[in-house]
Amino acid sequence: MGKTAYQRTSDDTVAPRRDLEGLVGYQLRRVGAQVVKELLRIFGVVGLAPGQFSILMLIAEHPGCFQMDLARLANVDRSTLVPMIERLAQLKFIKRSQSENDRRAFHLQVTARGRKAIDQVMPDLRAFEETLTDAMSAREKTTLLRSLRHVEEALLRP
Amino acid sequence: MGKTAYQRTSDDTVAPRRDLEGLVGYQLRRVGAQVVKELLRIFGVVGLAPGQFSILMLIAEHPGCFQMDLARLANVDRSTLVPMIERLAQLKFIKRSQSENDRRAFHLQVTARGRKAIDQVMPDLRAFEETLTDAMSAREKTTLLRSLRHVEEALLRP
DNA sequence: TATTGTTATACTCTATAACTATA
DNA sequence: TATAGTTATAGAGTATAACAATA
Repeated sequence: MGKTAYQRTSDDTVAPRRDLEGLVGYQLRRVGAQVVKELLRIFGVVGLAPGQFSILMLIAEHPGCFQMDLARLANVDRSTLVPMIERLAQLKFIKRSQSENDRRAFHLQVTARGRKAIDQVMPDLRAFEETLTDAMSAREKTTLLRSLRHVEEALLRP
Repeated sequence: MGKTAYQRTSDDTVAPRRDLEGLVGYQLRRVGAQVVKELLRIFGVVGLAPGQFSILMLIAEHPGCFQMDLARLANVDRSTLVPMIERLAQLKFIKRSQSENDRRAFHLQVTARGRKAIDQVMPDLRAFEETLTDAMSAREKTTLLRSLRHVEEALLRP
């Protein structure tokens, strides 16, 4: 295979080899974007978008955490969290309580109502999961999850 | 394992099991979002965002296609494509030529300038790829790509 | 009537920079 | 000086609905 990866088709146009199919990063973006559309539908039932639900789960896993903790855990800027936290608080899925040690910060916790929303959505999330993986063996699924973890670690490495 | 997946921590707050880690769809969204950030940097060198580059590649792979073809190939609404196509035309990475059979539609083709942009970006894209997969064996990488294809097929199934 | 592409509009996710209050 | 959170702003990607031109 030569150095130029394209076949000339006319004076000003070219056709490349279809060589993006073998790129993990590129495919992850494509698949991730399609997944988001389904998650929008699933989480929409309780009034949340995928990112908002993701933050709700992080708070549930780290009760009493601060927004700065979430920024680190989700690897997003702290300003990105403001409208998400606001939305969750508006729906009363979380509660904020001012820290006694540091009056700039607020402890975050999932409320009973927030837990209900999670419980309500989880069956659909699991059903979606089965749709995604029903052509895979249990072993293939385990391997996929391990590979995704490897990729995520590589992305977070400085 | 009982039916309730949570341990009560106080009157109004709960802590769930960390059971999203085993969900392929959820992890794909997380990883996909992180990948996009890197792709923004990589494609930004030639003035494109990840979605715009993705459409440029599709046009390169399907010279002469119409916007409706791209909507089907990328699985997005036709209105989503309008600003992307406009951006690519603005940078002279593609050219539009009115179809002689159907004067509503425009054939799309990548220009020499567009090809240069692709060539310029590809080495960085491949380097990013190696970062993502350097903790994987060749076999694991192949398996991951196959799994992603399975997932994508499941997502596009009606 | 149906289709191609556009416009208007809206929402989510992301960021940077500047700000307030507090440490 | 540094940090927690907010505000203002911007860009990207997604959609729905209504429209014009054409089939």
